[in-house]
This record gives sequence, C-alpha cells and structure tokens, in this order.
Amino acid sequence: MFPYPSGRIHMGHVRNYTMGDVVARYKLATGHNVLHPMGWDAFGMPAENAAMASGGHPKDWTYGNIETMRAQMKPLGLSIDWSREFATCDPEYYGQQQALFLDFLDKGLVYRKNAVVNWDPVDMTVLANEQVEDGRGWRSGAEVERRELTQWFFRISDFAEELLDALDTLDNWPAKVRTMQENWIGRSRGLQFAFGLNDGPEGHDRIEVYTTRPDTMMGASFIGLSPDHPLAKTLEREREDVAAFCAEARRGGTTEEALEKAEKLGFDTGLTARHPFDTAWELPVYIANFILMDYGTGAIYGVPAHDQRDHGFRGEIRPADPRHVPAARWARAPASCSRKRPAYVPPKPETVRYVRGFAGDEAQTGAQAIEAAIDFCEANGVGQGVTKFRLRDWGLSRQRYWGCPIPVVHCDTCGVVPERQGKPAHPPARRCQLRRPRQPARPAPDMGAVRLPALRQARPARDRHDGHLRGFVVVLRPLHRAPCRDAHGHGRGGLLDERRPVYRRHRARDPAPALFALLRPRDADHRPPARQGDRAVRRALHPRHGDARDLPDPRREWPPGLSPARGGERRPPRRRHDGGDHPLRQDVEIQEERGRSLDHHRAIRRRYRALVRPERQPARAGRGMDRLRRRGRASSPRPRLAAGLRDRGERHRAERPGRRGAQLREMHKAIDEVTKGVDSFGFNAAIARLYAFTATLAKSQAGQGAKAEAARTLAQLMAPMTPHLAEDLWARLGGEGLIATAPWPKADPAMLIDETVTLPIQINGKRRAEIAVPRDMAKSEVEKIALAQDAVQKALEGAAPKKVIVVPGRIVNVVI
RNA sequence: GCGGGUGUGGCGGAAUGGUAGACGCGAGGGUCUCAAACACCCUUUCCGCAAGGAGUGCCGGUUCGAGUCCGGCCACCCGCACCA
Repeated sequence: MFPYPSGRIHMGHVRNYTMGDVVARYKLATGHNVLHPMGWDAFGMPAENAAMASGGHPKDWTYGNIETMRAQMKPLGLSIDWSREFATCDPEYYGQQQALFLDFLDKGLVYRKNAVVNWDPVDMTVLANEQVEDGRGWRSGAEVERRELTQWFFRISDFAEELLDALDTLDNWPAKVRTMQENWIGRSRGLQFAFGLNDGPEGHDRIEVYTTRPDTMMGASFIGLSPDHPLAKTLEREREDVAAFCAEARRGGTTEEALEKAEKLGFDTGLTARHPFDTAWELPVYIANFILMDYGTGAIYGVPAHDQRDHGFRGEIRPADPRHVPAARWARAPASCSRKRPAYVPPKPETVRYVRGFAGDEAQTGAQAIEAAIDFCEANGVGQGVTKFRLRDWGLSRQRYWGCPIPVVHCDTCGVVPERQGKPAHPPARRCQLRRPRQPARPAPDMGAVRLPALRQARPARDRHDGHLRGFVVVLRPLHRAPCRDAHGHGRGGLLDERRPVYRRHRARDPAPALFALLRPRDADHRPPARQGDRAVRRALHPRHGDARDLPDPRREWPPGLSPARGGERRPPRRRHDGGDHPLRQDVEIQEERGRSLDHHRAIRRRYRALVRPERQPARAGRGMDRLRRRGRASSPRPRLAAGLRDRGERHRAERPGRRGAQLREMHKAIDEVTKGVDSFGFNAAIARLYAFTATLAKSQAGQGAKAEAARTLAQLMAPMTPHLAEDLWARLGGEGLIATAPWPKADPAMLIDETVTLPIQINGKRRAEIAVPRDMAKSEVEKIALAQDAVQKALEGAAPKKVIVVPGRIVNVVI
C-alpha cells in the first residue's frame, strides 16, 4: 500500500517498507524475479485544504511533499525500483484509472442512480458510510446531512457471494482482516415472504418481509414498516397523522448516542395484515423508527418472544398464540444467525414447537431448524429461501477538485458520453485558486477530444473518483512496463482501513494471496519477463543508490562508530584542536558526525529497530546523540565481527581440522536458521541468530580460511536486513560486486547434524541434569548413562524407575 | 449485544508437544581511566545465604512431558451494530 504524501515519513512507514525490503532482497538473492515498485497515493483532501489555506495549487503541495518524503526514505536503502516511481495524481497514472472506469462502464459494472447520500456540509462532499463516524464526517467533524443526489455506483454487491467465499482461500491474510471483511459483506440466510394486507391503499395488497428466523414465524405479533417503506410513504401522503409521525421518526439523530437512547417509536396505522399460514389471524401494522429501509425489505414482523428489540418495542404484547414459547428465557442465538441479537433458543433436545408444526418437529436446532422452516414454507407456497448480503453497492462520486475526474461528459442531447481517448480526460485545471472546496476559480477543464453533435451543450463531469479506486490501479500500474497476466503479489500496510482490501479484491478478483509479499510478474506466455538490467538493479539495490564504481571509501564515508575500519586498523586517537594531547570529548566527535553521515547512521538504526522491535515507538528523546551512537553500535553485529577478524597471528598458526569443522557447522546452522527466519517473516529471530553467529565467529579458534568464509556468509545473511553494513563488510572482505546480487548461501544438511548432542534429563517432567552423548547412541545406552546420573540416583533412592522415555536427540524423561 | 484477536520477566519479544524467557532494550556490578566517554566481561523471572522450590491470566483435563492440545472462566484490545 503506497503512502499518502503527508509530508513526512514516520516510524510506521519505516517499518512497513523495511520489512518489505527485506523480503524483496531475500527473494532476489534466492533467484526470484522481484519487482519492488513505489508510488504515492497523492490525491486527497489534505492537499486541497492546504491549497485553500495557502492560495496555491494542490499539485504543488503534493509534489513538494513527495520530494521531501522520498529524500527521507532513500537513506533507508530500500531496494525499490525508483525508475518506476509514480504518483496517483500523475496524468499518466490516472489516465489509466479512467480507462479502467470506462471499461467497467462498458461492462455495466458502474452505473448512475439517485441515492440518498451522506453529505458533509463543511467539506461539501459525499461521504461513504464508513467515512461517517458517530454521525459526523471523519475529517470535518461536521454533522452529516442526508441528501438525494445522482451518483456513480460500483456494482460490487453482485459479487458479494464470490468475495465471501474467496475469503476462505486467503490463508495468509490476518484472521482479523478476514473476519472484518466477513462482517462487512454480511451474509445471512433467511426466508422472504409476504403478509396479505387488509384494506390497504391502492397498489398495496401485501407486505414483503425478510427474516433470518423463519422458525419463529408463528410467534409474530405485529408488522413493522420503515418510515421510508413505500407503503409508509403512500400513507404519509394521504394522512396527516402518518406524515407527522414519519417526520418525527426520521428526525431522530444519527449519532450513536442518539441511537442508543432513542426510544423505539411506533405508530399504529390501524391497518391489519393476514398471517400466511392462517388468514384469519390478523396482525396490526406499525410504522416504527428502528426499522431500516436499507436492509431486507424495509418491513419486518415482530416477535417479542424471540427478539429483544421487538420485545422492547411491544413487550406487552403476548404471543399471538398461547402455545408459543413464552419470552421468559433468553439465550445465545445459534451460530448460523450469529448476527442476531439473543433470541429464545430451547435448551438441548427440546425445540420450539409451534402450532403449525413446521419448525422443530424433531430435535432440530440452530441452522437446521431454520433450514427446515424454510423448506416447510417453500413446500407450502409461502415465500422462498434467500441469501442476503449487507454489502451495498459502493458510491464512487466525490465532489472534490483534487481527485481523478470521472471521464464522462454530460450532454443535453446525448446524455452521458464516455470520453474514450488516449489521454487523461479533463484533468484538473493547471492553474486554479481554490476558495471553497470543489470551486476552482477557473473550473473550465479541457474538453479533450470528445466529439459531440452539439459540443456547447456538453459539460464535463465534475465528480471525482473516491480514493479507493486508486488502490486498484496501484495493483496493476507498476506492472505496466512488464505486462503480466498473472501477478502473484502481496500487499503490505497498516490495517487502519481494512475494507480497502475488499474493494481491491473485488476489482482485481485475485489480488494478494498474502498480505505481505512480492510481485512476481509474468508475461502473457506465463514466462517471467527478462530481468532488469544490471545497472538498474545496482542502482536500486545499493543502499546509498550509487553505482558500484562510485562506492566511496567506507572508512571516510561511515560514521566512526560503524566504520569497518575499526576491524583492521585502529583509528588514531583524535587530538584537541588546541594541540593538547587529551582525546577529543565524545560530543565533539559526535558533532562532526552530524554534518556528514548521520542520515545513514540514523537510517541504519531505524531499519534495525523496525525489524527487531516493530511495535516500539522511536527511542525516547533526552539523552541525545550519545545514546543514538551507543545504540547504533550495539545494534549491529558487525563491530563484534570485526573484532573477531582482527589479525592476532592466527594465520601463521597451523589450522586445527576440528576447529574448522566446528566453525563450518556453526555457519551452516546459521544459514539454515536465518533462512527459516526470513522465510517466515521472523526478522527479529533471524537477527538474533545473526548475533549468535557473530559472537561465535568472534571467538572462533578456526584458521583464517574458515573464518573468512564464515564472514562472507555472515555478510550475505545480513544483507537483506542491514544492507548498508553488509555491503561495507562485503567490500572489506574483497567480495565481488554488490552483495545484493550475490546468491543466497545454501545450508548443507550434512553440516547441520552434530556428532554429539546434549540431552536434558527430566525426572517426572522436570529438568534435573544433562548429558552429552554421541548423536546415534543406542536408546538403551543413553538410558543407562541417564540413570547413572547423580541427580537421578538421588531421586530414585535405590528404587527402580517406573518408566524411562528416551527421545533420541531430544530428551530423556525418567518417571518415578 | 455480536464477531475476532491477544494474555510469557522492568520493557519489545523467542520457543515443530521435549532444557520457558533466544536476541535486543533497560538496570546492576566489574576491567580499563586521574576522571569520563568508548570498548570489553559478569549478573539480571520470582522466593531463598544455599541446597532447593515456584513460575507462561485463572480453574480443570489429555500426556512420560503442556506456554503450545481440549473444556470452562477472567481481563484487555480491535471491529461491527436498531441488520429483522
């Protein structure tokens, strides 16, 4: 997910892009084709607001921020292919977004309709439901009004089922996101049927209702209508008392607090409805303020015996039939109707037994009972089982200036005409002065190449796309230059807007199997595209974005505390400028660092922190540079390694084969474990293993040959996580080219096995001793040695153990 | 109310059913120094001088063995919500 160019990089960005970079670098090293793109989610209201405040153009603010943020990101050494960088407000980019829109329009996937929308009177725009919090606009905080406007919609609800089912295949998505999407899509299974209406106004002889609990149908005691229900509206026109009530009911605040406190208001219309299973059974028809037109049919039947809300509304009404279960006991609804409030559920084998005998004839409960009820009703010609979704079509139109224009023209004679052309449709004016939202002083956008019989009657659409549509193009756009049919990619980003993936899944059908990975593009023949040129790779991969030729001398370029020079040569002590022979105080030295390379220093530190303690806020301020410097040093395995490589004369000593073997085994274990760590996104564990490897290397008694090999391996293992340090180390060790392009080391399975193993000895499951034995020693031998241990003998007190479990290579447990 | 997630030292966090607390941070002690800084070494779950004992939110179960699996609770966080 691309960042919004707010103007500054924060730790969340660092974390996100660092982790992605580790994966990108690792995948490259393991021979994958990696496309690591970067873009900016650049349309949006902050730019517009800034432009209004300053009198400038939103574009200037946006591109200025991008500039700043890019400069802040570059020191992090992300292996991003910056040559593909873009911003969503680039005409080149949103032109493609518009092309997509027109494709969707062609296929009938977007359409226009009148709709009641949430209108933010301050920002003067329509808001999606999820952009309204507590009845107020999420940005302006102004109370949202309801207005009826003609809007563009995305036909997403047609795909609800598919989107929901596909969730099951997204094993690598966080459970949290999956359940959020599940709730958002909101599938429910129920029965839709009608009550006959007695003496209704013309055109109204029945009331359609939808229920997820058809098994409670015989508990119905009233019918309720939304104030926006067609019948209610008809009555409203005809009767003053109804009109007064509906006005009252609609007025109820939309804030959460208001909803909570709002009384359940009902108005008895005096009309009656006939129960489908007994036409003599009449139910009163109410209009009530708690019934939503948006869901189901806008009409319900109330069952006080089984539904808390209905009970609260008309609790005094007794079930219409004395044989109905009394409302004495509430329990959890069966799993199948998980979204329902508690309703009466019979204890185990007992079932709701209603007069007509269709529900719970036998011991059916939960979903079974509901399906049985649906079957019964269908068989008797009462309604039909339907599956409904909460997911609504998604309103796309936004009344903004700084957004992607909807690429159509409104013409008085031809109606809505798509602008199909090679270039972006009516881009936002280059020069404009925003005084109010959506009111540029010079709105007249270029009409482009639209050919209409009467061009003068035509007006370009003024609506802009909602931002969510941008995210979709984000998936496809970076692949543009390497056309692909099968992008196997993964997004990473915050979960703040967990619904974005729903929309993205909808539009791309197959987005991202895991919410954190790589793009693996293929061309039309499903072959990987040609690799990026070496130079481009190098440019992208070198942490300082230089060509390898330009590699500066690390000794001069690196902060003193991190300079690999410390490994081989001691830095001469610095002298005071005044010629005295005390070494400089540290803070003076730090001052010197600040000017030149602190950016890298800080970047290294931040990368590291993002991987090791991802949740933690940046180090608390207060102790200044001294602390940062200390940490910078402590945070890298390299200084310790350098110490270990110091020439202490070992190279002149005959190498001892045993030590070499031990060193190599250690190395292969490190390869194995770091690989596993990176593979499973366990970056902190991988780094932990690197520390351990570094420590053993520093202490190693092996000869220079084995140590040098281990050091090169170390550099490679470090490279995805700490590329700055790794490249330096690599260069110091005489490695060829950039380590970033070197293949990932492979662990030799044979080297992972120790000849002797240390086995813990447990007594009754508690560790009491340990023994070192050859790895392949027979179980009986191991048992003998284990029993001979002092601790075991002491615990046994001369008795024989009840049982001895020997797990070869793992553990011995003595049961007493 | 419904749904989901998470509970492990002072902190971030490790542990295919097999030595709980890797690694890091912080803290304490030490070496070096006139003194600092840097660096290095040691200690750091709790109780205990020690031997030893207890310990992964709580209660129970399965197992030779449970942080891990099962059942029941509790707490916190997140999301949804007059959704019929």
